[in-house]
Parts: sequence; C-alpha cells; structure tokens
Amino acid sequence: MDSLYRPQGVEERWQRTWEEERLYHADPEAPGETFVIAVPPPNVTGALHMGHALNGSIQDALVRWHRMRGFNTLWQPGFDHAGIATQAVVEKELRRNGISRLELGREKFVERVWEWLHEYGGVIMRQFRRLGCSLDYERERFTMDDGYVRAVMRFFVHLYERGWMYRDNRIINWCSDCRTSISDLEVEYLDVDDALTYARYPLVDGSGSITIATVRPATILADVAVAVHPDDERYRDFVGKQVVVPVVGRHVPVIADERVEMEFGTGALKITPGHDPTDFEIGRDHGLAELTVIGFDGRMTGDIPELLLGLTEEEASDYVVEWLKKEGLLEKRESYRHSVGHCERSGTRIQPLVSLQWWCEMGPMAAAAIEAIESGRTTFHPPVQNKVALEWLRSIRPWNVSRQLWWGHQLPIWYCADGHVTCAEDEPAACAECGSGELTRDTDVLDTWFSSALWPFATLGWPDDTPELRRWYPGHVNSTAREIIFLWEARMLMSGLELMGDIPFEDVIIHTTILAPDGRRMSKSLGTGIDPLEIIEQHGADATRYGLLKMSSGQDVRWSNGPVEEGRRLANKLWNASRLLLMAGGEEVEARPRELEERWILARIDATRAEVEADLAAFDFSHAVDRLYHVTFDDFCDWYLESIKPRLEDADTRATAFAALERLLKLLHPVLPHVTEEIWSNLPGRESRLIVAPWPEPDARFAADAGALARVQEAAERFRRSAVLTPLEGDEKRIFDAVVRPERVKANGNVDAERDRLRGEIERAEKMLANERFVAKAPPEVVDAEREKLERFRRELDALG
RNA sequence: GGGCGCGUAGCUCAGCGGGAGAGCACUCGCUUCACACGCGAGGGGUCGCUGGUUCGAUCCCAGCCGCGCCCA
Repeated sequence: MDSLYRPQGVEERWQRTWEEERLYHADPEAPGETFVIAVPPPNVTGALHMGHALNGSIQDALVRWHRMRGFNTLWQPGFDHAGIATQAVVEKELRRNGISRLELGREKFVERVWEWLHEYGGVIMRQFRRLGCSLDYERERFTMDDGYVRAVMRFFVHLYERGWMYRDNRIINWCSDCRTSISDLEVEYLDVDDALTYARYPLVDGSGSITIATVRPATILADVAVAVHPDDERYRDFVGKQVVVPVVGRHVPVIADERVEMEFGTGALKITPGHDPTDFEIGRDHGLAELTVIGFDGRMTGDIPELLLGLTEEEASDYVVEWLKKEGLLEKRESYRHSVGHCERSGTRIQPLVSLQWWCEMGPMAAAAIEAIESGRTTFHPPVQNKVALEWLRSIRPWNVSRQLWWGHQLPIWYCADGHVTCAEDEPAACAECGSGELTRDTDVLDTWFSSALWPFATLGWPDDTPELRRWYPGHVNSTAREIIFLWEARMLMSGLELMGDIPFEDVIIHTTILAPDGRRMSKSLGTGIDPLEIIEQHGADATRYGLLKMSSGQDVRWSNGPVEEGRRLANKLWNASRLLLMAGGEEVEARPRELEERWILARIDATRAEVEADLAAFDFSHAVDRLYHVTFDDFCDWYLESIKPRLEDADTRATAFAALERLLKLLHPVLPHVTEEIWSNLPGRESRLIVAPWPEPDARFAADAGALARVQEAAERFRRSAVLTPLEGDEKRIFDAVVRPERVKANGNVDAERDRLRGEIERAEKMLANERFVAKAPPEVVDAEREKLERFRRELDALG
C-alpha cells in the first residue's frame, strides 16, 4: 500500500465492479421496506454540470445509506428528450452541412435526431458512473421510449376525457428564434434599456386627444382600445369616446378598467390584446378584437400599410415614431429601463402573441397537490419551500402544452375535413364525430415537461400494471434545484395524484445552489462554470462528493476548492490509518475491548452513527460530513490509534481496532464509497462488499465511556499549551503518555501563561455571578453551571500553586 | 411590482438567547517507526450599521445600508 492514497484507477475499478456484480440493481421481488428515488431526468443532450454533481452526491449518499440499512432500494436513471434543446442541436448540425430542417421533412428529421442521439446523446449517465452514483443503470429509461410514449398519450387522452384539455386562441410566449411557443416557466425576465414613446391619439369628435405611453410603438398598429383607470379624474370625460389609432386610422373606444396603473406613463394605456398579456385579459373582458401585426417569424404582418409588411418590429417602430413626429402626434420619447421576458434557451426577446394552441386546465389537479402539501404527505426541505410551492399552485394558470416542434410527443389529436376533433391514444380509423376517414394529425408536439411529469411511474411501466410499479410507487425522495420546483416537482405531484391516486414522493430536497467563486451563477454562457469531471480527475470522486456535500448547507454558496481538498485529506487520512492497522497484521475482526480507549472509541463511533443518521434523515449533509471528518481525524486517529500504538502486537487490540475501523468505514461509505470499499477489501476475511454490508446497529454497550477521555484531553491541552503536567493515574496516565509523549515534547508555553488564562476565566465568572440581576433572573441551571465553572477554574489555579 | 434569503476571522462557510467556531491561508516548533494531503502550538473577529426587547443579543424585533435569488 502506497503511503499516498491515489483515487485514480481505484475509483473506476470499483465503479466497474459494483455494476458488473449488479450491486446497483434493484429487484422488485427482493424483501425489505422500499426506498425509491427517481433521478431528475437530465437533458439527453447535456453534460454533467456542478448542479448535477451535487444532486447526484446527495441522492447517492441517501441511496447507499438505505441500501446498507437493508431497504429494497431503487435509484431510477434516465433522460428526458429535451424537445427544444435537442431539436436545436440537430438543426445546427444540419445547417453546418447546408441542410435545413424544412428541406429534410419531418420524418427524415426525426430519424436524424435518433441517429444523433445514438452517437452523442446520453453521455451524462457515464459521468454519473464516474461520480460513483449507484443508479440502477440496467433500468435506464428515456421519455421517447415506446412504452413511455404510450404513457404520455394515455395521460393526454385522460386529461382530454376529463375535459381539461382544450384548444383555444390565447396569448402565448412566442420565441421567433426557436419558432415555438414556450411556457411561462421558460421565460426569463431581464432588464432592458428601452425608450418610452408618448403618442397622442386624437379624439374622433375633434375635441382633443389622449396621450398614451408605450415601449413598443409598432404594436400601435394592433391597438383596439385605450384604457384608463375608472377612478382617474383626468380622463373621466374621455371614457366612452372614440379615438383614432395613429398610422392605421382605426377608430377605437376609450374604456375604463381597474387594471390600468394610473401612475405609469400618462395613466392612459393603449390596448393591444394580440401582443400583450395584460391587454389580452382586459380585451377578453371587454369583448375586444385580438389583432396581431407581428407574425411567427417576428416580422410585420396582418392588416397594416403595405410598406410595413415584412419589416422587423424595430423597423416598424421607427416608421411609426417618424410618422407620429411628422403628424405632430409625438409628445416625447424618454429612456426607460424595464424587465422584459426572454426565451431562456435562445435568449431571444419573447413575443407575446395570440395563437391557437392546446391548453391544460390545471385547477383541479393543483387542488389535489395543494392538499398533499398542506396535509404534510409531501414535504419540501427546507420548509420555506413548502410555501413557495403552495403559492405557485394556488395561483396556477392554464398550461400551454403545444410546441411547434418536430422532436417530441406529437399530440394525440386528429382533425377531419370539417374540423371535428378526435382524441385517441392510437391513430383512429374515423372521426369520432362524423365518421370521416380523412384525418390529419395535429402537427404540434407536447411540452417536454408534460412527459417528465410522469417520470416517477412511467419509468416503472405505467400504464401497465407491472411488478415494478406495484413495488416501487410511491417513491420517497426527490432532490432538485430551486428553480425546478414548478417545472417538475409540482407537476409530478399533480400527475401522480391524478393518475396513480398517490403522491410520487414524501420528501423534496431543494438543494443549495453552488455559485461561481465570484458569486455569479455558474453558467456556460457566462463562462463561469466549473466542470465537475475536472475536479474528479484532480481530487477523486470521493473528495468531490465530500466537498459538494460539505457545501450543501442549504444556503447558496460560492464554489471553493477548500471543501474538496478537505475530502481528499479525509480519504488520505483514512487510507493511512488503515495502513497502520493492516501493516500490524491480524486475522480477526471482533470488538472485544480490554482497555478504556477501546470502549471509548466504540462509544464515539456509535454516537457518531446516531448523529449521522439524524443528519441524513434531516437531509443535513453538511453537518453529517463534518462529523465524519472530525471523528476520523480527532477521535479515531489522533486519540484512539495513538493510544493503542504501543500495544499493536496484541491480537485482541488488533481485532478490536479492525472492528472499530470496519464500523467507521461503514459510516463513511455513503459519502466516500470508493476509498472505503478499497480499504474494506483489504480487511481480513472479506467475502462481501461494503456497498451491501449492513449499516451498524445501535450499540449502547460502551456508551458509559463516551466521555471517558475528557480529563486526559484537557490535561493534554494544558500540557501542550503551558507545559503544566496534570497528575493522572492508571488508564488516563497511560493514554496521556502514549498520545502526548510528554518526554519528547518541547514546551511551547509556560506556567505563567496558564495562570493568566485561568485568572481571566475566574474574573469573567466572578463578574457574572456578582451581577445580582443575573443571579435573580437567569434560569437556575445557567447560574449553577457558572458557579461550577468558577470552582473548577479556582481548583485548577490552586493546583498550579 | 410581489415573495424569500444573505451580510460572522484574509478566503469559503457553520453557529442563531448565556464564555465567538471549522477547513483553508498565515506564523512558530516537529525528518515522532500510518499519514508533511502529517502532528503540535499560535496570531487574527466593535458577528453590516442604528435603535429596541432582555439580567444577558452574533442570535429576537424595528429601521437603514449593501448583496443575491425566485415569481410576475
């Protein structure tokens, strides 16, 4: 054994071994209480980033812990098909070869996507393996698998039959770059510097004009009204009158609506239901027309002057502003900074657009999810996230599920020539309404998250009644990043309750966000990302896992190498501690403590077991890992091993030491699986793997000795600090001599320094106890504790003479 | 605009009503027969600011100043 632990090679070897020996594999027939986590399905085109690595470390720690505890444990792997992202990647490749998607045609294009995926897709599962994640890779699922597609169709038809799926012309978020609608959750709001244009709309009766303010002059062409607040005195007389829309000359009414902000601009709002979400709502309530003048390609269209057709919005805006100026209707323009929706994938400014799309009514499903959270059947961690999830569910709006893409689950909707709608899982022979055999399928596909919502049970075979589904649904834990709650957890809850009649998981861990070292988000586009695989190469997967868990305290943290290096030192320390024992030899592994320090370390390890269990159960990984670090360095190495060194040739001592090490390795395994398995394999008489070794049972036999070294440790501290020897006897003296070896230590301090320290302590305690109000009002146990401390310090000072 | 959170040692972070902690970095001493990715010792903090509650506040409350996130 090398004196320096080198994870490279060791880790890959165990990763292969565990998987080849099928130790990651879950069997529905196997006994035991179940523990199930469905991995948040990563994007099939994606590569491992720090968030995945953190989430993988968290889930694997829980999974390994439960597996050791004898649970029937499933960690379900797989991918989602990432409609927009995948289509974009393949389109980009096509363009490099000078081919457009449209030239190729839908069928051929989809074939190309599959080819691309077979070649380049799914790398992330290899990367999860490299992190040591014990997913049941044999069960890998993809949201585009045949069986999964059937589940998605079943879900859609189910919702349709419930009356919750409908087609409607409503305002959507259109990305003219991706050429599809996107959901509200895929819109990212960014501050943008714009100009606010103040334009006068003359009254038709010639009695004056009303001035509106807009950041989008081009949309004036689609105006159908001007709205003012009903309480706004300035405009009271205008309500009910008609104004002339600039450029197009349309006569539109001035209406009153409470949604108008009196303080904004002039207090008069132009209403463009075709291109603004608020205007759309107002328009619907007032029965206004929904004109659109910007098309799916982002260019001007519709019933507008011919010379504007085909212009960009910006060009059209320039034209409108010039026109206003020429006509004397431009009051002013001023710079204006505001928040504007952008497509989170392409970065393009979102075009709100009225468009015919399929919608899902979410209210009833949300109500069930709300109940599940309120009743505590599903709990978010940290608890504040319960509120966040509830808030969103309570204000839920219809979900636009149509995407104008080719890659994804095509809607199970067919239209006949008369426009009748037939919804069916499989292609129907005839129109459900008129019997016509001439049917065309809706060309849209479903939002990727529509299929991900089924992940916890579609991966287990739903809608079939499979042994897996019966055994492993409902699952237990879901772990994710904060911004995914609404996209995924909320929807999995809703679909699980609706289709399975039960929650998909009991606990949702919303993990820490790891920021770049400078405090910005880690992002590929900003160039602030740190590649976890590089960290693994440098320090090992164990150290990386340790570091990530150490950083995972709940609060967002800036990435630093420190915690990872701490993990590397821990692995190295453990390795060398094991070397010491292995080099001493011995064939037995049995706890038969003869000496105080042996009972003490067994008690300390058992206490750590309880603490680590409590931490893991509370999803407090940072503290769990911290305890493991200190019990290994401080208790096991610095005190226990040092104190048994003089007796290492004794068989009982070695057998007990192996037993203690074995327990320590078990506690560390969920965090540092590789180095612990490697050491385990070198212990005498190993026939099974640590990964499936039983987690240590509670062992109270030595609990009474958990504090047995307190006096020795205090004496060591005093001696090292001031060279003052505390009189000790028996075991305490023997341990002190073995660990501290006072004969070899040159004193760093002196008796005077120790006296000064004790005098300071005494002064502080005396001052507190001299305060009558403290003695009268503080809880008696606090006062007593202070008195005891004072006595102890006085005793110690006396002992120094 | 609505909501949430954070400002603690040079750095990254714990602690959250009774003597300010960890890891790293720094200084000093150790070629101690497991480990220098080690062992031991040490320096370093008006716990963002201002008030309030309390016998006692880094911790609770209010306001302010910075920083960030989520949602619209």
